[in-house]
Amino acid sequence: MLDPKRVRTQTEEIARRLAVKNFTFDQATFEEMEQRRRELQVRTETLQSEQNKRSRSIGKVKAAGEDIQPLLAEVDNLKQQRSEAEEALRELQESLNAFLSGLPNLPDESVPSGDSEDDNVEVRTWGTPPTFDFDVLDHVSLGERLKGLDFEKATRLAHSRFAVMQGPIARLHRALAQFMIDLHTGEHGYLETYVPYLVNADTLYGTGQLPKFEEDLFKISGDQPLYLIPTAEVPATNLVSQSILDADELPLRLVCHTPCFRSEAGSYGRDTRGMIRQHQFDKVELVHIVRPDESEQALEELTAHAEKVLQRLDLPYRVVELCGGDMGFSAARTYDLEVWLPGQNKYREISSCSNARDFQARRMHARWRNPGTGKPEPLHTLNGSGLAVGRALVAVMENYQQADGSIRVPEVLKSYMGGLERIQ
RNA sequence: GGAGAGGUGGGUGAGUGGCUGAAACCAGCUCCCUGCUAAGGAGCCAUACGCAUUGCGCGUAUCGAGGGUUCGAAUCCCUCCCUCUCCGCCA
Repeated sequence: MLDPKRVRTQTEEIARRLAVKNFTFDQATFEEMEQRRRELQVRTETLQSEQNKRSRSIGKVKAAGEDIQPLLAEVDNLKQQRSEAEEALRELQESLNAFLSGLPNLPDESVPSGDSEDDNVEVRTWGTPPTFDFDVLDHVSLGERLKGLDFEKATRLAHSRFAVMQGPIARLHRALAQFMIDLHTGEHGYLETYVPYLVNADTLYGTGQLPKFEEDLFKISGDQPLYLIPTAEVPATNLVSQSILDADELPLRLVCHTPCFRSEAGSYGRDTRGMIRQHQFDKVELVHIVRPDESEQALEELTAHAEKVLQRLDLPYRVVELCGGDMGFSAARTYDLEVWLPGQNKYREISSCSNARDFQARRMHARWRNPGTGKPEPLHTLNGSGLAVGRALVAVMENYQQADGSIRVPEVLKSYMGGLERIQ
């Protein structure tokens, strides 16, 4: 949620910045609602005040033995007006709130404009895409030949866009997650965190998935209205919701390994082959909760931590800064990490690192007590994949493939694979 | 799932209809006293929103959540949520 005060006072500016995200801000509607809200609120509070005043005096008048009938009549009249005003105010505040919570976060001034991923800006590259003196296979062919990946069985068990993994491939998948967690806790100072995989609507509202993107989520049936998490960002970031943190508790750095569930509505026909786009996938997620003046720096650090995973795995990648049109709802700034996939002969997203600034904190009421002002103020939140485990598996399989269809185990994963050198 | 007890400010904890947005204590902050330390004294110390703004401010809402009774609710009634204890069941 944007700061309502700011939306009110800098309306032009807000509209201009949101346009970078290809979002049209309906200024006329907003200003009209805002003006009515003001009138109704003043009227409601005045009536409340009058009624309170009279009610308080009734006790005294009664104690003095005087007639309270005239006061009762006045209060009765006020009550009528008050409840009408209250009702109108409540309705308006609801629509105003819906309007405001539907506004995406402001992109940073530095965010490049553009409509799609084609307009993202390459920031840097690392490593060199490998060359092969044989015809490369993609992870599907490699996995099926090694009897480690089975998409047909998964479809029979569940639906399309699911996978079954077995044997050393399944272990490699697990090894990747373990390696990532160990790296982030051991070298980058993250706190390992385990969270619920089902969350309620408030939690999803807090990080910005609701109310606008419900169709992307899996909602469970049953007594409790719960949703499968689309990313650990949701529960992990919401750990600080509804709270006021002391300055010395910051920054918080959390690492969280969970499955993620996405309906992938609207992506029919995209990446239908293989593990790139699944309804269920594992991800190691990094979350930072920081003081506002440290969030720019935190985004650089978080991105570097995600990059370190690819570097240790010796996987070539590039970093791109997302353009306005490709950014998420809650982000002010986003770096994507794209890993080289020989099977597709291109870079594909494997991590997305975003600074949400105070946008999520406002929605979830996460604050810190600023020693400078003594006041509770919204925190800044950041999140990034460190990394998507399924896609990391794809990248390792394709980049480490050998002419005979076997897969070399990356050096850093050998200890997690019981010393195995090669999957064949 | 069954029985019982509870949910009040950063913490502990008073408060069964108006003088309570909330006693007291602890923690924290400011000042005074003091050679240092320790002790002592005075004051401040919830959040959100609105109005006003030169300045002091004023108002509304909030005592788990929602609804109800009443001129008036932390306090009475209803529903729900959560926590604790015991029993049952269970990975």
